[in-house]
Amino acid sequence: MTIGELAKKAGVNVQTVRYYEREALLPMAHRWPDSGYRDFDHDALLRLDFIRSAKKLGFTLREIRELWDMRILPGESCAEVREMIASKLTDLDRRMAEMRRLRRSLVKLEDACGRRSQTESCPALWAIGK
Amino acid sequence: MTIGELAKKAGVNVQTVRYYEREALLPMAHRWPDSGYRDFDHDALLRLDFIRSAKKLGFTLREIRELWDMRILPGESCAEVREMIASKLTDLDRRMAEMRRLRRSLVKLEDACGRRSQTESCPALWAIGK
DNA sequence: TTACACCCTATACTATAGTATAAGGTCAAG
DNA sequence: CTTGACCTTATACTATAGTATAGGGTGTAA
Repeated sequence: MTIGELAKKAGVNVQTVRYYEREALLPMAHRWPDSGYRDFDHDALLRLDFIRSAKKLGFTLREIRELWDMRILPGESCAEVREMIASKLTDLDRRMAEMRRLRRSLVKLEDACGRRSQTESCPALWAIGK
Repeated sequence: MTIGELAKKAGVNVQTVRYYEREALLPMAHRWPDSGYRDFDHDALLRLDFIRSAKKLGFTLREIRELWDMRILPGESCAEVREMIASKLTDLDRRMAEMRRLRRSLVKLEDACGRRSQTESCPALWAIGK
């Protein structure tokens, strides 16, 4: 498979494939001896799918690389993986709590706007600077 | 007030103050004629507080600049401000829903790890690549 | 007077996740 | 044999929100 075919199948940009290879998210691709063109097999596609799935799960590229490195180690990698998942969960809960707080503040601001008098300028803006 | 004094009071870096001025989040500061040193008044501190508050509310620097520009316009800016708040709220709700989905997936992964047999390698990792 | 803390500008660098471009080589169809 | 689509590398650029550094000037205290 050429890089263009792979990229099309995986739904990413060719530059992105090269970028992933540079960043060690994909192994160095085999090359055709004459042209120097990269040659990919089905595994590369699976790996790109893995990357996409993990990205959807909120992992950064660095974390995805680490996850994969664990994956290719034998059995007891599970503990580390669970640790990473747990830390992602903690992180997520923190961010969600922050967002709920933020949401309440924004609703309050919106509300302040609704109750403003004709003469005063936007109360939300003044409320922000508190 | 020198830039260092202002930065200290506002709890930011001096470079950050210069950066904000460059990015028009702060007005161009007055200068001492001889030294060329910036000279800030209390308003600058209020403005930095405004920036910090708005940042906490999830606004980007660009949005904060826009909010401020609305603020210095007369009365009817309220509609635009409310629009910005509403769009932030929509955005927030979308992100929160996404996070809840993500959370469910992560818990499922964690769970898969808990139920693995001694012989197989980490099931969470294989589950990611689906 | 000299030391030191502070100020100035301009430029480069950080992280993240790519995208775009220049300059050149390859391959297949017509 | 030429055209066009594709490939190669290296480098630069995008956005966001700053931080760091080089090279120089200023202000104050002992």
